[in-house]
Amino acid sequence: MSGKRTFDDEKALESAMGVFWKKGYAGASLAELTQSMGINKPSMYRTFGNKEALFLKATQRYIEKNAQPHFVHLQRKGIPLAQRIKNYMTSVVSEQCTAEDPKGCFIFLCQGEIASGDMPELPSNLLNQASQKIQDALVDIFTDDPQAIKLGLNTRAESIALCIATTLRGTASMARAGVPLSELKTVIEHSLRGIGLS
Amino acid sequence: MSGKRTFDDEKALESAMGVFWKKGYAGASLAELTQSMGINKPSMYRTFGNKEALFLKATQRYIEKNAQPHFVHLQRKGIPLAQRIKNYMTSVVSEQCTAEDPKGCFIFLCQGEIASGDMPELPSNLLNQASQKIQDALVDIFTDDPQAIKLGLNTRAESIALCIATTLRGTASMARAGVPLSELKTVIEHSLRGIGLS
DNA sequence: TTAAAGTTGTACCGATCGGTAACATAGGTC
DNA sequence: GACCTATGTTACCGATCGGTACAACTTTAA
Repeated sequence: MSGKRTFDDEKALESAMGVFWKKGYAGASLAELTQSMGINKPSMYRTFGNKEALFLKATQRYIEKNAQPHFVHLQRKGIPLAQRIKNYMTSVVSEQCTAEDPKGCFIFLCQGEIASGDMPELPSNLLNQASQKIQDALVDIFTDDPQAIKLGLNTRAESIALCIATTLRGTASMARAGVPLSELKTVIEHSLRGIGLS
Repeated sequence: MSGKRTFDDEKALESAMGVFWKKGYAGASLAELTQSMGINKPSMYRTFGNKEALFLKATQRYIEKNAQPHFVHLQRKGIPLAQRIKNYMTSVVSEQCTAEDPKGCFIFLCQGEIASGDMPELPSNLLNQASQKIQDALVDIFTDDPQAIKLGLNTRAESIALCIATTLRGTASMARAGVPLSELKTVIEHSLRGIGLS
C-alpha cells in the first residue's frame, strides 16, 4: 500500500498543468488537481510543496514543452522569412485549437489573472517573463534577420513583434471560444499582409 | 437607520460591474462585491436576487453602456469606410486601455471563463451572444456598405470581421497586461493594412 | 530482527465561500 | 396612533477552500 512512490511525478505534473490550463490558478481547486493527478493531497504537498509551487512547475513545464518548441520555426535555415513567421504562427494557433480540452494558451490565459490581484508574485513574474520572451524572440528576428533588414522591417521590429503577439493572443481567445483552426488560419494570412510579409 | 433604501441601485450595479471586470465571475466574492457596492449581503440579495442575477445585470449594463456605444462609429454617415473602422477600433482599444483599473474587455475576459465550466448557463449565453453581436455588426458593414462592395470586401466579409474581432481580443489581452494605448494604436494600423483598408 | 525513513489514506484544521433567518428600526397609509 | 411593508444589521448555515497532523504500512539498511 505504501513505502515506495506509486505515481509518476511527470505524469502528475502534466495532469495538473491540464487543470490549470482549463481553470486558471485560482479556479483550480486542490480537490480537482489531486483527483486529476491520481494522488491525494498529502502526496501532492510532499512532492511539489504547495499549490503555488505546483503551479510554478506546471507553468515551467508548459513553457518548455508547449511554448518553446514553436520557436524552432523562426530559426529554421533555408526558409524565407515570411514563411518562417507563417509557420511559427500556424504552429502556435494549431496548438491553441487542437488541445483537446482547455483550448487557448496557458500563458495568456493565466497572465490575464494577474490583473485580478489574486496571483502570487512568483507565478506572476514567471508568466510575465514568458510572454515577454515570446515578444523578444520576434523582435530579435525582425532586428537581425537579413531578409527583414532588406525589407526595412528592422526599423519597426518592436511594432511588428507586438502585432504578431497581439494576433496570437487574439487567436488564443478565439480558440477558447470555439472558433476552429480553419478560420483562424485566414486571420494569420491577414495579419501577415498587414505587416508586409505576403 | 432603515425604512427607505439608502443606496442607489444603479451606482451599486456599476460598482459590482467593476469588481466582475477585475476578477471575473467566479473570482469575485460576495464579500468584495458588497463592500464595493457599499451595501451588505441581504440588501444585495433582496435587490438583485443572487450572484448569478447580479452578474447578468452587470453584464447587460456593460454591454449597453460600454460596448454598444462604440458601434456608432461604424454607421456614422459621410465618413469613408476605412476611417469608420479605424475610429471604431480606436474607440474600443482606448477604453480597453483607459479603464482606470480593470483594463481589458469585460466580455472577452468573462467569456474566457466559460471554457472552465464554472459559469452558469444564462451568463454564458449572454456573453456568447454579446461577442457574437460584435462580430455580426462587422459582418453587416462589410456585406452591405457600398464602399466595401466596391472594394470587393463583401465577398469575404466574415473573414474580415473575424480578423477585426480577433485583433480586438488581442488588444484587450495586451491592455490587461499593461501595454499602453500608444503602442496598441500601431497594432490597429497594421490590422487595417492586412484587411486592405489603408 | 529491528530501527529508520518514506509513502499512503483518513480525518481534521481555521478561513472563506454563496446564501439566509431573525430582529430592530424606519417610512407610508389609513 | 396602529399597522404593514421595506430596509439595515448581525449572526449564522452547510459546503468548500488551501493546508496538515497522524497513524498504518512498506521498503531499505543495519
